[in-house]
Amino acid sequence: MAVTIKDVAKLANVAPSTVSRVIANSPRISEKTKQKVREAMEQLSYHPNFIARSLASQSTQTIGLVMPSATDVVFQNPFFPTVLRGLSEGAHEKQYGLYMTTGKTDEEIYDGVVQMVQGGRVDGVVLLYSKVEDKILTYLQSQDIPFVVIGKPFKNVEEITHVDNDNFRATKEVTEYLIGLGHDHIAFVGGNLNFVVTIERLLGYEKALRDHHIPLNNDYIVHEQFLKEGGQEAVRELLSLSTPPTALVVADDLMALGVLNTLDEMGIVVPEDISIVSFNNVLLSEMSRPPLTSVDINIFDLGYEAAKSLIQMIKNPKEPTKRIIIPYELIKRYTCSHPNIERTVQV
Amino acid sequence: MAVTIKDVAKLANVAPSTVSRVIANSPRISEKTKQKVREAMEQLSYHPNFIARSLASQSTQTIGLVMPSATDVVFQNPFFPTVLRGLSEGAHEKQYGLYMTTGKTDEEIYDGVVQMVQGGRVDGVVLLYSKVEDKILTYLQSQDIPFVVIGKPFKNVEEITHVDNDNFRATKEVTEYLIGLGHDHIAFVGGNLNFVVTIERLLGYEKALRDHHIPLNNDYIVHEQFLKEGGQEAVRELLSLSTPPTALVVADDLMALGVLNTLDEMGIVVPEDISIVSFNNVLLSEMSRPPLTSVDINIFDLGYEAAKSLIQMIKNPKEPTKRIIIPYELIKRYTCSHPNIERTVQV
DNA sequence: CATTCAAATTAAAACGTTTTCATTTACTGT
DNA sequence: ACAGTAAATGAAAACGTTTTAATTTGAATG
Repeated sequence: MAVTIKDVAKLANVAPSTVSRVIANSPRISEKTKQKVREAMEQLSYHPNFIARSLASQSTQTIGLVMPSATDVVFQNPFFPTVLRGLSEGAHEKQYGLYMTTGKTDEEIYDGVVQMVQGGRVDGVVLLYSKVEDKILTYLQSQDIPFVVIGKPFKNVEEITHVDNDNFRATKEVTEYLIGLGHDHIAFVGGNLNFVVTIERLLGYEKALRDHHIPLNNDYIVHEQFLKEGGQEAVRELLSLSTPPTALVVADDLMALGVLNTLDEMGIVVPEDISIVSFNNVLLSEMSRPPLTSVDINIFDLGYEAAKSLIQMIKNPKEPTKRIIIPYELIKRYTCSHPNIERTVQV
Repeated sequence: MAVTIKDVAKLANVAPSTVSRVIANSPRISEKTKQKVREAMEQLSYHPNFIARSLASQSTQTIGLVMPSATDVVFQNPFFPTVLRGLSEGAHEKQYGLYMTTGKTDEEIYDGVVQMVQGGRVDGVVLLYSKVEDKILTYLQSQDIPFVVIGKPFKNVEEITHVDNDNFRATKEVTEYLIGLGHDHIAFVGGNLNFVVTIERLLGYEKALRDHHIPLNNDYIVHEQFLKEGGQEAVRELLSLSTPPTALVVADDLMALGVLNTLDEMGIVVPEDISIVSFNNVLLSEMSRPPLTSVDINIFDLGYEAAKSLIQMIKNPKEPTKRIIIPYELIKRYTCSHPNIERTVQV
């Protein structure tokens, strides 16, 4: 087997406990022996066994990641690599590792979470999504393990540390932007209503309309999967209406792409015939034709802050519950203009 | 602390070792006691401590994942979520977990790998990329830990288990497809030459030209980052040539998207003026305008098979080195046509 | 009714650390 | 020179399992 702390101790002529303390750089060890021990470690190219260390210290320095179902279309969204990057960076800075679990069914995922939590594989958990009735969230609350959710919890918002954008306000503003351009036939194309983010965005949209005394129209609210095909479906429904909308608030860039394509196929030109705003500002939103006006929600930061605050909670169990709101920003590109005006460019 | 194996043992009136064997479902325990113990476990809602188990059995049931630098543009490629999904599924099926490491610099990543390997955090490693001179690969070979690389190793191909596409042949075929359409001014737009996949594809491209007695032209070979901006750069270079190419072999969909956009901006129409084939067939390749003709390399399977064969190696250290080739398929969409012909559609 | 042998169970060592508590060592001030 | 004390180190327990080796049980055999 590999070289252990005992080997180092023997070579350096000290007790294993001393070696352990040198590793931890305890002030209780003299500089002289520290030096001696470090040399021994070097010489044997010793690396502490993480598992043993975890067992003894009852902490794994590992964060558990809970993803949505791998088969779920959401998983395909470029959102994930980006949060992951943020999470990874936040964790790495504090020397934490990342342990992942996914599964095909919700049941599989649930079991995975239970295993990693009860099995003591992780010190804390971040939930990478927020759903309406989530068994996993309930479970996490019942255990006393630190966790944070990315997105707004559906219930008990005050009791759950989470990092989120103000999706309500963002959507309200974005809708008002459209209204400001002169639109009053604005439709909302949302994703799966099981995700809280969809609800928040819908609410923001509705609020904007109400504030500006524009009547809500149920035909103008469509929900599809967070994906390309979803976008296509939505367009067909919307455009077959007697008074089709002149502007669209789309809940996700990927869907917006689908919308854009379908529109193009139908010979409808954006933004002259229809304006579009969407969310996330993922890489390809600037690569679409025309480039998408989209709300940048700072996905990376969502992950980064989640990791950071989870680690705080792990280190200090008394840490109060927090609600971290990541700023957003409307990136104006070329999918919005005044309604019914030919050849108008971005305002 | 949580409930341990001893608590269960006590309640069931047996020794801890018996409980352990019940968990492992050892045939050496009578059905009667198994029943008794299982009831006790149920009653206490016992969950084995994974860390302790790992320490005792010297195996973690965990696979380490090594990603390219998080800051590297490659990371943004939709390739990753998809391999991840494959990996996850392959691992999950055999009850393995996934441990991730990334970092901003190569040094950081290297340290992460050393930690997880020497620290005994993982039973095996999969390298999610293949670079030309890779310190990490060298390290992995020096340790005797099972590992597999996704992609073709640059050196010692025979000694390293890897799963890959036949990128050489794929690119050759694709180039021949273009030649078959009548093109003889075909350019190659590759990514970072540090990635072996780029080299393989370049080689395949060159081979096709040679086989068909089309002279190689260095001006027709451009290398950029695997990304949108890369695509734009490439187009500018290529089109400023005295005899610009009539067809492009692009090494990645994302780059191809960039190419498509730039072309569109310049008023050059695809496929009438220029044909394009690219690789990976990621989600958005069918959402581009026009939809991309792209080689589907079965990214998911790449990950899935990597996980599967790594687990085999872990379970059986005598497992021979393998080379697993995942099939590819050219998905013909609307970016290829005969050269110099107006309004021709897909052939 | 011993005796043998297989089957079932248990006690204890092992895995490689950290940490508590005890001990040794080296000074300080009288 | 000597108690007293602070600093440095060490011995051993603890973390929660698995596994080896030993022990008990019980049935089958002569």
